[in-house]
Amino acid sequence: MEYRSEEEFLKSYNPNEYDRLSMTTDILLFSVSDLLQNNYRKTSEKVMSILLVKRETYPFKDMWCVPGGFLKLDEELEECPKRILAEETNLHNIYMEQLYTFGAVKRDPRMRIVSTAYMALIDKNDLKEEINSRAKWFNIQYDENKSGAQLVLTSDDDRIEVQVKKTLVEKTTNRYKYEIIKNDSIAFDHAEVIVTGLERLRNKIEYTDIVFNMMPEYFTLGELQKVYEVILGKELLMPAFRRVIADKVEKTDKIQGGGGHRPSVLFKYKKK
Amino acid sequence: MEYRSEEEFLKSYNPNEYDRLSMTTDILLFSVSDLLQNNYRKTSEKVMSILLVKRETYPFKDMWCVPGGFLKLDEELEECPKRILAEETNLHNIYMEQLYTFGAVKRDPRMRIVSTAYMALIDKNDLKEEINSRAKWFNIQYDENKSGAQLVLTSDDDRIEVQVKKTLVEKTTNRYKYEIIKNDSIAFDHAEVIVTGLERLRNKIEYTDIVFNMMPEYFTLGELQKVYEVILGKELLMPAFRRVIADKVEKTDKIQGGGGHRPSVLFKYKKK
DNA sequence: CTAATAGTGTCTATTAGACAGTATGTT
DNA sequence: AACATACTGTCTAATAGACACTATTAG
Repeated sequence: MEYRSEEEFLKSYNPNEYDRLSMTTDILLFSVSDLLQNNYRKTSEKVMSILLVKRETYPFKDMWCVPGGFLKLDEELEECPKRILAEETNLHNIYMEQLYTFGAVKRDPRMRIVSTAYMALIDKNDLKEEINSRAKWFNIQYDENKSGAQLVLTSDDDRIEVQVKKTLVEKTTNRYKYEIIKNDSIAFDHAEVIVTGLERLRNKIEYTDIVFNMMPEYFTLGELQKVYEVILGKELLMPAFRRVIADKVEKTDKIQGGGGHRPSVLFKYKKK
Repeated sequence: MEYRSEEEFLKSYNPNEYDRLSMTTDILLFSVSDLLQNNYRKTSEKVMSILLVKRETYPFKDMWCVPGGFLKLDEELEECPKRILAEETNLHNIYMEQLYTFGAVKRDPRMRIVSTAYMALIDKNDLKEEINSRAKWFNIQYDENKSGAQLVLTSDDDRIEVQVKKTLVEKTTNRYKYEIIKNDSIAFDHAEVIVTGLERLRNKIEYTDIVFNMMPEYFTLGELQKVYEVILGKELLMPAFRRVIADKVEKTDKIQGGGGHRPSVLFKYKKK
């Protein structure tokens, strides 16, 4: 059939001409929180944490997953994760970036659903926002080993353990395939999504200022270093660390005392 | 309604419960090709090039776009760009990575279509593969300036010029919004997709070995440097360049002569 | 010989790693 | 006083930038 103009074509267009499917967006909400400490003098250790939601309905009933939901036809793609996160946590205007689009045919047992995952970051003050009763914060422990990695998520009374096998699939850019070889409690492909997010964050902290989205307005350099360390999974040397971040932060006239030791100057993120 | 098991739930599941839309994948196929030179002694200059396809039907009839097509319900997401590229170019087993998912509500005038863009790279030998008659290689000239960037795509008898306004939308990770302020010949949001791909490639060449996907098996270090230069849009110093790539390449016993000057040793990519 | 690129040597400047040393709060 | 962290100084090692120099071919 021939059309004389785009308008004419669009008027007679049949939207069922091509396969149709549903899309969702899933949100990895990461933060770094303080572990309780028994020694009043020691500064509290830090852990990464992630918000998970317990599924109330099939499929994967009673398992844990990352917050997510269906994209509406009249909703901009990036608005979808924002809306869902606001529904679950009451958080607005927080850092968010598109992570990856997962589209395996069998990733959802109901039907074909492609999902675009987003990564969101908040600082530990935002952590106190009221969250949906089905949602819970889990501490993350992510250790890489020779054959893959182990992901352990813990909450007060829940412990989720996932074994991941990493296979190098592309040598020039070091791209890995993650196969989940043990997982009883995480729904869909969300274990893979979480691992993808953790690795992205670990990479990006090295060459961007992304970490400041996980920091409160005022922070000490000691805290900042601890956040780097917990995300990178390794310890850093203080003088080298301070040299590198020196031009990203700005000294303030505020001071944080109270620990049984020399008080620390509070810094701010410098936007230059 | 209550279900006793996941099977029972799935049996009565109605796939129309949520909004349904179509998905496409678009492929940025980049390469670096030689410009013709009149001086027999000078080595040929290089340019980046991209494969575009002329649209034969509405919408955007007669405009140029990146190769793409609809995702089938039973097709893995990454298989879709591979299939489409094979249809258009007869290329198989080439480097491809997921770039970004574009999902603006109005990006396609027909209906809601979300598209996942992939970036593919080939070396200049693959460039000679037979391509679909609607497809054509365009040379890329991409210059950034204070307020944005200019993208000029040229082929034998076609010249496409796009003005892009870049606005910093996120300071910690230097994320920009690209607004196309002048474009008469590129369909859909593909100008934005191309710019996103160019910037991704420019970033990734710095911290990965991605460039070797654009090189033939044997190459001289001079050629390799020229490819870096054309992608980065700046000149590099030879000794520094050679130091940096020294442990990524492997000397062979082959030699390339024929230019009116000292012949050059051919190298291979070293996978370590 | 000449134009043009190939390839090396080296000096300097900058950045990163390591560790020692000093400073100062709370209990 | 002592613990624990805050913060600085400095020596060394590694990496990056700049430029000068030598080598080698086709015509």
